[in-house]
Amino acid sequence: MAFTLATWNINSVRLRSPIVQKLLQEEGPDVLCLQETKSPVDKIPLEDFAALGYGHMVARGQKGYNGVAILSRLPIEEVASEDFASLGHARHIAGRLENGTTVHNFYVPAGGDVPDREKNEKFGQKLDYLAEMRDWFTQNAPEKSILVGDLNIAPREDDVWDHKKLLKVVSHTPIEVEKLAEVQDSGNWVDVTRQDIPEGKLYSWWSYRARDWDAADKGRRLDHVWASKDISNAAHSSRVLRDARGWEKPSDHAPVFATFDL
DNA sequence: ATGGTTGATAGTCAA
Repeated sequence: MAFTLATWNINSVRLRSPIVQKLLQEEGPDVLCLQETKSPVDKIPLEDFAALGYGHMVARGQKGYNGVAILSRLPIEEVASEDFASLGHARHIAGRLENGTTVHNFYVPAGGDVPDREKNEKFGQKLDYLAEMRDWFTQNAPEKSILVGDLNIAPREDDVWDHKKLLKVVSHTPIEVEKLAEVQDSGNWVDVTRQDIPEGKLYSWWSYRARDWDAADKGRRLDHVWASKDISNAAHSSRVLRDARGWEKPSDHAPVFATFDL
């Protein structure tokens, strides 16, 4: 069975239900992982999505902030939901498809503005969150698993518009890149997006604050698709749907896709 | 060095 998966930080699933529907109709991923739904689970407009064939969902939510959901046209069963760093935030959910594939959907803390845990509690929480992800995947070695989400870190030089200018900017600091690498190593995860697109600048997020996001193109690759080693050779056709950043009332993130022959 | 925009929600906080 081949299935296509997409991950998208939607920045309010209720406000942006119209463009979620547009994505489902035009691109037809089998599984869509959303982050920053900013909604209690019972207020996610699932009926809008069910009408398009996406009647299955596992989700965690809270009022106003955070929130993760996996929409699927295939049956999916919840298998985990961890509160890493004990923040009391809805930032992780994992589901399993009937073919045995596990999908982890993460919204890693953004970390605030100052990359120093002494001066900025949020930065420390981000590093702690990553350390607990690492420890969890050390204890729970992933098999036949996919990890996606807004990891809020752009690890490579060509994942940002200017490596040198961003070295002290939260999302691209060396300590964050190191912590993310530890998570990746702990689960033997393969970066599927960069397996498929090994060369060149690649972004999934552009700030709302730019006058012209497209022309300035000051992007970062914050959204990721990883696969456990045992299924990494089944992955292909990765892409970022940059067009979606220019849709009506857009999210500041674009969806990232991958297809798996499993 | 600073401000730029957006969303949830009702004065700010978070991104």
